[in-house]
Amino acid sequence: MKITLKDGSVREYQQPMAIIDIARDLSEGLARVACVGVVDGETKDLRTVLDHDCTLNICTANDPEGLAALRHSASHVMAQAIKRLYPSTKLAIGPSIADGFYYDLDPETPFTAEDMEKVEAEMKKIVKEAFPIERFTLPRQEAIEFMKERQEPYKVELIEDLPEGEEISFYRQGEFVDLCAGPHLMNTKDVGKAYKLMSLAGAYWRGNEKNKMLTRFYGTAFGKKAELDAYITMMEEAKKRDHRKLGKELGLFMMHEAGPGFPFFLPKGMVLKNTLLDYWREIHRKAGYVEISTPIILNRKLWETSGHWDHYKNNMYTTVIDDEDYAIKPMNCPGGVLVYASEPRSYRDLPLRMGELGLVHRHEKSGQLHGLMRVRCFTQDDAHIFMTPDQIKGEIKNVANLINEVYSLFGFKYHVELSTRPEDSMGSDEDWELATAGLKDALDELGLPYVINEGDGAFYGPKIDFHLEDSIGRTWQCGTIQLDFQLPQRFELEYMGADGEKHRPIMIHRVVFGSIERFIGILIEHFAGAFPTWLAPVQVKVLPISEKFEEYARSVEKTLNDAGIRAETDGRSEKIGYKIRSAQMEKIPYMLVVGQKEEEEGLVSVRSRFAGDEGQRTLDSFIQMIKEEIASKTLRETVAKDKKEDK
RNA sequence: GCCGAUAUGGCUCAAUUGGCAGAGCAGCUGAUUUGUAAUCAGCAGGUUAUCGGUUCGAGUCCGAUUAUCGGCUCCA
Repeated sequence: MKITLKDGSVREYQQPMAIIDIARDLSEGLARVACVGVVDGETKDLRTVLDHDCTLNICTANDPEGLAALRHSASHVMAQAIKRLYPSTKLAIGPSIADGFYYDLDPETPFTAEDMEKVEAEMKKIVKEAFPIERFTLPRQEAIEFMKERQEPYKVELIEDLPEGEEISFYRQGEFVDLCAGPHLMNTKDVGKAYKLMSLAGAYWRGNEKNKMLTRFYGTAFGKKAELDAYITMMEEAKKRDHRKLGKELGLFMMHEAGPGFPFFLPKGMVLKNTLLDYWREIHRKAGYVEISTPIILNRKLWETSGHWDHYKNNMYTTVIDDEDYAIKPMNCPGGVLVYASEPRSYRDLPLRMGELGLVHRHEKSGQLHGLMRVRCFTQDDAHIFMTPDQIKGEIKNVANLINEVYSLFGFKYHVELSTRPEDSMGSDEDWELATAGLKDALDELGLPYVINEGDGAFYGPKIDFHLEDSIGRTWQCGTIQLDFQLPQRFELEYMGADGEKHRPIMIHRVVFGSIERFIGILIEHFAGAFPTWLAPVQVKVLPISEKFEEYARSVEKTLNDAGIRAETDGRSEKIGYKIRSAQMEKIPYMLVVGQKEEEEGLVSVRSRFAGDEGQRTLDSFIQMIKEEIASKTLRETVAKDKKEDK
């Protein structure tokens, strides 16, 4: 048997020869995860390819494929440990994931946190026992019987759903056997020591909330102990930038039991929010949008016309006014549509871009609230664009460019998803094809890479979603562009065409920030609370050396505020070091130290969060400098590290 | 909503087996008048989330409720 490696070298092996030995040889002794390879772009278990000639790229724990196999095997070792400790536990599924692995289990009695330690200890034994991990296959019916004998109902269900006629593969390590497609390591000892159980959680069988809730053990594993330690340290560091923690520390927003999911914005958070909204209005004005505002509460009839009363009622707050049903708006679109319909429209008015910073309320289930990221009332930076069919592509490109411009300004990386027609949808096939093609074409022409989410669109049209990451790598949908043929029909919208006939406009729903609240949450984590100067709630802190210079400090503060710069004075009877530390902890961009020298010569000593001491300047030249920085919305890199932040 | 966990001054956390609720920071007062990441002293701050139970006695044990945290599901 000949094996061609990626570098072109060819190895020849005499059969029969142990796969482990071949793997070891191929990888120069690194057999730990070398039993996984990429064959023709597909990750394969060497057990399945080492019986014929092939071209192979050997993977180690440094490769994503190898690491995935390591984690997958770790999940099997974990399941084996749990079966030893609690033999009646039923196995569901246990894959590797981005950060590690999990296994879903159905225990006879619920697991507790203490079980994690026991399981980890048992895993250690299994690794030490060094079981060879063997692959074997069975015909479908035998596989079902086999799992029935072992009393694994979930596995039986999984096999029954696999396509007919294929051999079902299993992996065995010692007394433990699992239905599994692989690939896996060659031996349980290769799992090594760099693994850790992270948490215990509930998860529905097959991800469906109508099914039974299983128990999910999360864990992670790496090739080296140092990598595991680095990962744990990284997660701890990331938690320090959690927007809920920083929001409290920096006095940006708060939550209260009086209104779960309804955020309160504090003075500093309000400055941040308003600054963002000012920026939003400026770019939308330039992009040809007009702004409207529509009521928070509208009557039932409107929501019936829009379809929300039928399709969205579970998430809507309703009320009764003068014996009539009303609902608090969960979306802004019906209001926007009423504005469109309020006067006759001509093709000359189109595209009509109507923006609305609309406060919407949605009843989200209690368990899914999450700081500012997932709330029950939020401001959408909404806009509805009414247009003719031939304007679709151009408008989508405009919006995508606008979103890119905004995200780039903050230095965000994002990914794009295109969601297509869901099963229960409205409208004709042609409409859907036209709309989906329009979105695709626009993305292709822009050269934006995207993944397709089959069947994940809104019931009225396909959509493009823009996703941003939080500090621990969870992604949140922010921007979205949705095409809608439905609302214009339901509200019988029209415009007078050049041909003198009435036509139906097409509508785009779009948001750039998504929700201001969520976007602020992402911003807090992205900047770890150290906002660029243009966004910082307090841009300058004036620090008098002693109380003798407080008067001068106050005059500096007033000059700054008169110049439109957000400044405060720290007049406490403390040493300068204390005031600097305090301003630094508040992550204020600039500190102006003023004492005798400065007062006599009319100067300020500039110290920045970014670079420490920046020397003396006249107040005028400082104002000019900071104003330029604010106007250009510069992202100044922090040079000096805040080493002493923790103590 | 579901599974699991958590809840002690404004914040971060202590409080042996059930036995007098404590510290640091922040705040206030006084002293100090300070030159680039924490000056010293004093004072005040609590129905231990809420409601109920067990007990001579509950922050601690039990039950319910609420909120929060980690997930699942859902979503901006």
